[in-house]
Amino acid sequence: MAVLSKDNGVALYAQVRETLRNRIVNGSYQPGERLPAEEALTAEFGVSRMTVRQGISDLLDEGLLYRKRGIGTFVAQRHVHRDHNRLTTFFDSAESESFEARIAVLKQEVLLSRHLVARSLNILEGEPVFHIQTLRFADGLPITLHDEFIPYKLCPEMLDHDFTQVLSWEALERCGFRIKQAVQRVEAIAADGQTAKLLETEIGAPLLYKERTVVAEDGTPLEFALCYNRGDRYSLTTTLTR
Amino acid sequence: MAVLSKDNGVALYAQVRETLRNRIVNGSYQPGERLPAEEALTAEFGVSRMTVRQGISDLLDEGLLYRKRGIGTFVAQRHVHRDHNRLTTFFDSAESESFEARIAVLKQEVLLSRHLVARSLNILEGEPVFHIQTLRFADGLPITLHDEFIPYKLCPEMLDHDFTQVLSWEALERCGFRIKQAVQRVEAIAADGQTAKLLETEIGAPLLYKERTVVAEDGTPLEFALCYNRGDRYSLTTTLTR
DNA sequence: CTTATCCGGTTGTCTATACAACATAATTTT
DNA sequence: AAAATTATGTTGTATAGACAACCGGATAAG
Repeated sequence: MAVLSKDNGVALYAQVRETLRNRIVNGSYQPGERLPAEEALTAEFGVSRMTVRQGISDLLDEGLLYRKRGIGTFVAQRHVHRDHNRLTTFFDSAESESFEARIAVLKQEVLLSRHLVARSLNILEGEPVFHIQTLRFADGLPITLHDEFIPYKLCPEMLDHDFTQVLSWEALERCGFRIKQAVQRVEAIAADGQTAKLLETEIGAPLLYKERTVVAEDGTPLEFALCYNRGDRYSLTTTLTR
Repeated sequence: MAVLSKDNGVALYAQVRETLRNRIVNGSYQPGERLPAEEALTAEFGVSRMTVRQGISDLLDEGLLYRKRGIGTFVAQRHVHRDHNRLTTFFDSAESESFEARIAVLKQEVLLSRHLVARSLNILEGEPVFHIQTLRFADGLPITLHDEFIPYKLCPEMLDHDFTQVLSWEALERCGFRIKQAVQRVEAIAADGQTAKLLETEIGAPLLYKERTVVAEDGTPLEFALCYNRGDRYSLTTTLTR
């Protein structure tokens, strides 16, 4: 029997969601098993059916549950249900994949945008942008050369930041922007001389090249980045849905 | 003034959603503009507030709209709002990116699974699997070498398929499986002799290597695939969310 | 003038209820 | 025995209303 707290500031549907999530991850509800019907959950939690549905809805999106109309709600098999399409920082991944992260700042400057950068940031050619070039190390080995562009007008105080510790995103959030999503395109390219040297690899070595545009809640482009990742040390996982 | 049809089989909230979507794409609602409040939409469409909310909710997920509590619902800037995390077939992408698609079947056999394949499909080592190896051409040029593995027991009638025309997914759906999502991991590797020859490129050329596991609604792995994509002719776009 | 309070508008959460659509199993009819 | 019908349980859609939380601006108090 579950007890929900009425006044701890957490919405009831969120409490329902987390209670169900716990039961799934700790095995009270086994993969493939049918959950109690909405009516039963309604009775158990002492909330209305719509509230139960709202809680379940989130778990459906996560792929932890699936439903069959007229049949029931079921726990999905363990195999996948991970959402790999979350926007994370280099330090975040370092923590979840447990490697030691270090960032070296190679360049930190203001320059005038052109072609690709201007177009991606949806600004006029010639508008000033920050350019931050960093080299990123995992467990002491270089894995990514990172070129990042941010419109100057968005966040002028960006200049006095130590980008070895504070990421540009935090700076952007301090300027009042809420980062919402990013679109990135990856392809495989061969390392040129300059890049190979920085990444301590051979000319022609395969690199995972990534272009990423980060946008705010309202769709304004906040950042455009080019990443050259060492192919032998970097992989990218995504989840696709039908 | 919008008129919703009560009995055309389309849910009211879906009609609300599509009506709003149209107004956004055709510019009746401009980027950045505030939508009429839920109350107003309720009145206009002649449906209840929860129905309006359900319709809006989908557009929020798509990033077409965003909300600020206490303020309103707004149209996002045009820039991004495309969901690139949809599971599509080779022929689907051919249509949307308008290139001519052709598939050559190199191998079509049943073999015994081991290591990576067995683990990815969540079956025992030694269980039989279909192996379908294809070479895929865009506008006549080879771009992808595709190795695909499907547990034999899922769909024995898979043997008599012409995989130049019918994709394995259609076969799986005919066997009653509903493909739900896929997890894929990409990295950049160098082409070996065999692969280089098939893809008509040089040994050592950068390839975008992709491992993909496709799972059904209930989380059962249906297919595991290895794709070797020519780096200079293939790129992959994904959308990440905070 | 500045600060504090109030007010109206908006989205967020929640309730209680009703009927539709669908799937399975049991029952009845043929 | 087979087919059609009915019954029952489940999720899907929709309603009408209520109050909470939040924001911004207007108003009042200092």
